[in-house]
Amino acid sequence: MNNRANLRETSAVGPDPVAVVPRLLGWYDRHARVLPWRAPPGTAPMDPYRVWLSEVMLQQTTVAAVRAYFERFTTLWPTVQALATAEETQVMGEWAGLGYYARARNLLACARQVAAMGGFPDTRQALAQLPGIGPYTSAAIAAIAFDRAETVVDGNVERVVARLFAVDTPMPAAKPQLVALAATLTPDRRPGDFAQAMMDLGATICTPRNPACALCPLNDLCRARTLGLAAELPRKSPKPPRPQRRGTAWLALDASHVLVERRPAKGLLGGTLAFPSTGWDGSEHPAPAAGPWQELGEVRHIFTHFELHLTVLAGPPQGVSRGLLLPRRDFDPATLPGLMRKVWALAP
DNA sequence: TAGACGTGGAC
DNA sequence: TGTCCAAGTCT
Repeated sequence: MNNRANLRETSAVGPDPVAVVPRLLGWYDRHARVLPWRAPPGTAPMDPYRVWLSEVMLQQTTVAAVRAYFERFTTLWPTVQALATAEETQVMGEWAGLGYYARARNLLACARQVAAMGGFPDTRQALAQLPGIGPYTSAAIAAIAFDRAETVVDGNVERVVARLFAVDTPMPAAKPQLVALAATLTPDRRPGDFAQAMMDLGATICTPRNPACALCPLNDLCRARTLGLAAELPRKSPKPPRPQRRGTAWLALDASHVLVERRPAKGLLGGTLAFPSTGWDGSEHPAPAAGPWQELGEVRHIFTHFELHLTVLAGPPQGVSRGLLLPRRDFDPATLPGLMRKVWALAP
């Protein structure tokens, strides 16, 4: 990745960082959203554990969805040392419903490494070696928790920069160019606040649809706005259609027990608790119990890359050939991923 | 490297 | 209902 070359590629004339940085920080001082994992603007950073935990939870996930999970995790495990001692099944259960479950397994693996190291490393490069921490999260933790002048680029920053510099290249091809342009803005002072200000601006003002340019502190510096292109950028290539898949799930239960299983650690819903089912790609699995089975209905669930229709069958938990027969008082549907909660909702 | 990987809210 | 998309990472 040659930032200089990427800079040369853009024909856009960008705004002067000398103008952008104080304007954006001034706006952030007045309008920063209050969040449980955020230190107020201009104050000492939040502890690295909370910064890390929130950044992992926020990967491809909305602030609204994360709040309750963040409160629950920090109550159960106030420090990275405490989290490091947790059981994986408990962490998976507490993560249930948040999605992208590889994050939960990486979270625990990362906590254990960090605890063994005696604490979080304080550079982007060292942070990026840890499980579940990639280019975005390593830069975010380094900037926000350790006051390092790293360039933090998430989807918000990509959008803000694409508009500020009127980058016309479609995503995702424009990414290297946007990173290089973002780097021209990163300040040496208050880099953490600057990163959060860019993201807040993207989340609240410079939104994907109907950007509120009239309220934007950078509106007179924004090349896309000058060109009347703000809402058009960044350009995106069209997405392929979502295929349909189907399968069957079995709800084997009576008044006292329910049959569940732990899904394989890797792959879709990896490591989560589930009801036994067929594969969802056409592969057949035998019923997990003797039956007889009665059809309860169908569950429809949209994943990122396919749409699933699951036929749900109910029957007695007798002649069980696979899974784990759980006493109903030990079964908490809140520890199920979203799809399986829908299946459970059909239970008699 | 492009595809796999969840979920729920907004429009 | 359909489509987009939200503080990405891993392989």
